[in-house]
Amino acid sequence: MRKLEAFCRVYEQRSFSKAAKELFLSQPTVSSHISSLEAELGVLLFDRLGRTTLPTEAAEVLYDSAHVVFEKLDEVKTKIQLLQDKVVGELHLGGSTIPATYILPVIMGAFAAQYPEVSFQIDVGNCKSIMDKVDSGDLLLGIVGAKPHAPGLEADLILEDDVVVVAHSCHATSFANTPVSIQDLALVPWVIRKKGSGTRAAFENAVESYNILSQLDVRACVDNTATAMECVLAGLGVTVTSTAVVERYKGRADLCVLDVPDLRLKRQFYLTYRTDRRLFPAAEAFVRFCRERARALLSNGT
Amino acid sequence: MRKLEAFCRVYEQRSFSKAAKELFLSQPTVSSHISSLEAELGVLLFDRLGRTTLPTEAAEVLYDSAHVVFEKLDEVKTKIQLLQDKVVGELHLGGSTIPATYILPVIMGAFAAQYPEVSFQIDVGNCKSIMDKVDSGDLLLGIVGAKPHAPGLEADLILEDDVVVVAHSCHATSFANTPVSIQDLALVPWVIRKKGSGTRAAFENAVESYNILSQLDVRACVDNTATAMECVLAGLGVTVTSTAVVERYKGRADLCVLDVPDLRLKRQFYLTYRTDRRLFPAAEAFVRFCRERARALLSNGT
DNA sequence: TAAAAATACTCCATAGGTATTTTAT
DNA sequence: ATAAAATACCTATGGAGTATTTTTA
Repeated sequence: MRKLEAFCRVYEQRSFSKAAKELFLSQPTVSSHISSLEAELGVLLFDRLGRTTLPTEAAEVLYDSAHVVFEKLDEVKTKIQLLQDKVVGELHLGGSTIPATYILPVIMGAFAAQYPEVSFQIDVGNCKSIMDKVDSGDLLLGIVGAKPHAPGLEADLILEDDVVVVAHSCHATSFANTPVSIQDLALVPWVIRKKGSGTRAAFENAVESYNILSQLDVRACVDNTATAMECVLAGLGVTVTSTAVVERYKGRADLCVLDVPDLRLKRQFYLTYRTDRRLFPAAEAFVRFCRERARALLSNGT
Repeated sequence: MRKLEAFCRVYEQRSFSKAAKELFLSQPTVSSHISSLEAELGVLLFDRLGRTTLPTEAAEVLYDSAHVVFEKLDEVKTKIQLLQDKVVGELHLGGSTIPATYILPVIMGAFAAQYPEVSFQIDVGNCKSIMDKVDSGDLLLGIVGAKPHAPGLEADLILEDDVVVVAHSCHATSFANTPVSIQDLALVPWVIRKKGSGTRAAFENAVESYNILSQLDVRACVDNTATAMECVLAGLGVTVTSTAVVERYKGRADLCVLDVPDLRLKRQFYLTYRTDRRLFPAAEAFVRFCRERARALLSNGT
């Protein structure tokens, strides 16, 4: 590295001794650096012509690259310095299906408006995979639809939402707009989420005592909320999901929410992170932002 | 540098000891490298959480740049190796006005067809400035219209050409297509090249004994051949130049070459370079190519 | 208790120096 | 005669090691 530095100075100065002066080194030291480089590359870098020193073509090529290397190197130093001092950098966030699709974008939009120098990278997965990634350290922050149980994971409640049963009009009519009992839910075909989904876990937990899970007529088992909703719209069956999601489909007359008085299911969304990891300013700011503003930002939907 | 290498391995392995194994170093050595880097950057690069090691955001940023640095570094090694072994790389050539405009392109075209991995960078200047740059080492190779006198400069004759007087028809008619004496040249207005031009030097040298230089009616003193020719076409005056140039204007009926029997001026073009500099394969090949093929490539014009 | 990193030390290779010689202007 | 680089040789910092302790899963 110091050798490369010396090389650059010799290239610019076309002189070993002038380069030495610039670097506050002795001429022999610079000489040895250059010959060491030449030995390593197996090529002459300078034509030593008596009093004049001229770079060879190999030196030309090396200088171009060395320049880029040094630029990169002090660019990264200032970048890292900035990262410590200001709310800048890239936030690598994980979101389970509903948060990533319907919650995170809203928060990110508002956050970006306040901190324009922060960029995002979002990982989407089911609830479990996101919590695992936060736990293993692949992700610094995650927003999930279930409370993480792993020790060492902080879980800030940032949002509450109702879970409701949504149906296409063709299925809703069988209940004629009257309240629906839990048992009646076995009368319609279902679209459910795959294992690992927080939504599914919440629903299964809520209806566990009614013992209807095994009786459900499951027509489709899908990977994410959007797919489930599209299946419902296509008349495949009914599903459960957060009202935050249903909000997005408000315009659709063929979609309706069933009134199931016994299913008073509130759903919690958590911001989660390892308590033992140091958060850099941007991550710190994002956590604070979520705690302070998420509820207000998303309140219209609940 | 070794520290950065160690950092990259720790980042990838998420473990100091695994990184140490990969690098055939001891774990304490890797530890000390990382802490040395952390001290230099003033930032924690890894969260040491008991048995698990996780990169901080600063590490993320550093890793991205380190990658680029290492890539550049071994890219340059292979590039330089190639430069020694094959006819590849960039040839930085200098050409005085006529060579750069009318000779070099032809040679470069034929050379590039044979050696497609060679690229060119061309410096244009007057004869003297190009010779100076070759002499000072700014340029490895130059093609000039006069024989360089500096000691240590090789000058390979690669082409000979006739220098002729070109005139617009309006000036030619005053001689009624008859042979023109040197003295008669003082009867028409002139466009001449600036000092430093090889063409100008050759002409001045040829007519020196006739003592007409001071009598010439100079209407314009221009920087390059193309400008001179356009001036002639515009009826500003006559000029002298190589037949290689006149060839390019063959289609113009309003342009003609005066028959000056006493001016039997041959012009030489030389490829010049310092004898004491090592030429890399591509430069070597170019020199050989010029010596062997330039005359044939450009013979149609003489 | 075992695995991982830190600490404490020892060692030597190499980046650095000075003095001098060689070379070409 | 002199300026520039090479050579010879010396020194000391820091990269590398081993042995051991600390920490936490």
